[in-house]
Amino acid sequence: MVTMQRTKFGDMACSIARTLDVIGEPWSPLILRNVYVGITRFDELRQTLGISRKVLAERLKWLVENDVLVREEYSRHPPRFEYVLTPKGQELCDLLLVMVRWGDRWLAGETGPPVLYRHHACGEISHVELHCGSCGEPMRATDVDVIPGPGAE
Amino acid sequence: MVTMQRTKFGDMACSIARTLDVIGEPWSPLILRNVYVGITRFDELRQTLGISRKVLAERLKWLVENDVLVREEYSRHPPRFEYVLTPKGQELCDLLLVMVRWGDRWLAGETGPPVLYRHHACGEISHVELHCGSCGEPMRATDVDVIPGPGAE
DNA sequence: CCTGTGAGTTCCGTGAAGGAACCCACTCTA
DNA sequence: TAGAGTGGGTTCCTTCACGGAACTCACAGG
Repeated sequence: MVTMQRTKFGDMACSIARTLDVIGEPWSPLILRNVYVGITRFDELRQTLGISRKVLAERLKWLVENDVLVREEYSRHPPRFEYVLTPKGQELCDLLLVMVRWGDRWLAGETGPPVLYRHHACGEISHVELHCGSCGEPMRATDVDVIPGPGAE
Repeated sequence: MVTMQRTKFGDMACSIARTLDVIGEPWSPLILRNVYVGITRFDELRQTLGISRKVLAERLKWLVENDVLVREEYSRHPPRFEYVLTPKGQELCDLLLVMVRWGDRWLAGETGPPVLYRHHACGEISHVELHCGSCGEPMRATDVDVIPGPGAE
């Protein structure tokens, strides 16, 4: 078992806290981002991120334990490995798109966004918006009421 | 000025890294969540989160410096303060909804989600889905091509 | 045989997290 | 008017995780 941050959030009755328990430490989303764009090997990750070997090894082990990544051998003789997104990890990348959107809007400055995203369906350079899974209309944080669910404490 | 984690991400040409520079440390999203649901005072935050006064004070100062929260005096004599979301902070709460969605799907277990969200527009208990800002169709991490933008290094 | 490379592990010093104690302005109650 | 209580912090201290450098190991190529 790997330990992460000081205070463990996994036991809180809160999906945000539980999500943070998996990727709430600042390197993990960047690791995920790089794996998502095809940077999947240990040394590639280390060089592109500027992370220390030690911390990278810890994070990768944690993400594998939590079923976000899988470690796959792509060459025996010599033994070489890469890290691949699981379905659970793929869906986490959606979170990255929302982080990108916020960062582009509020932190990009005059030079504009460093990376653009072209939507396969329409071919346009675009960004994500949040819609309701039920009615399809826009659904922002200001558009909802928060009520206790079955897993409340 | 408050300093945050060891490695600063703000200078990277990456909107994810820049966003993480603001809220990439694990307590910040939980603080934001609580302010979002109306827990806005220092001691309320401290008690509900179980965070130390020291770290809470640091995080709040950081979030205020980064224009995510504002510190407002709601009573002079005695002097009392609350923390309120800015527009920039409101939009960050959208990120929380996406974290909730992922946590509900992958980490909630048999008891089900601890919190439910009712969409004002349709009145249904629902969740967010990501759609394209251009064509309105679903837009997931697997539905886009990543290409360099004007702010690339 | 020597060098190089991918993929880590080990060791060590510093700084942030977490906790406890302390502080200050102010109010309430006896 | 003395004493207790409360909100909103600050200071101090310990411990643990981060970041960096050095080391390891399996293998390949020249």
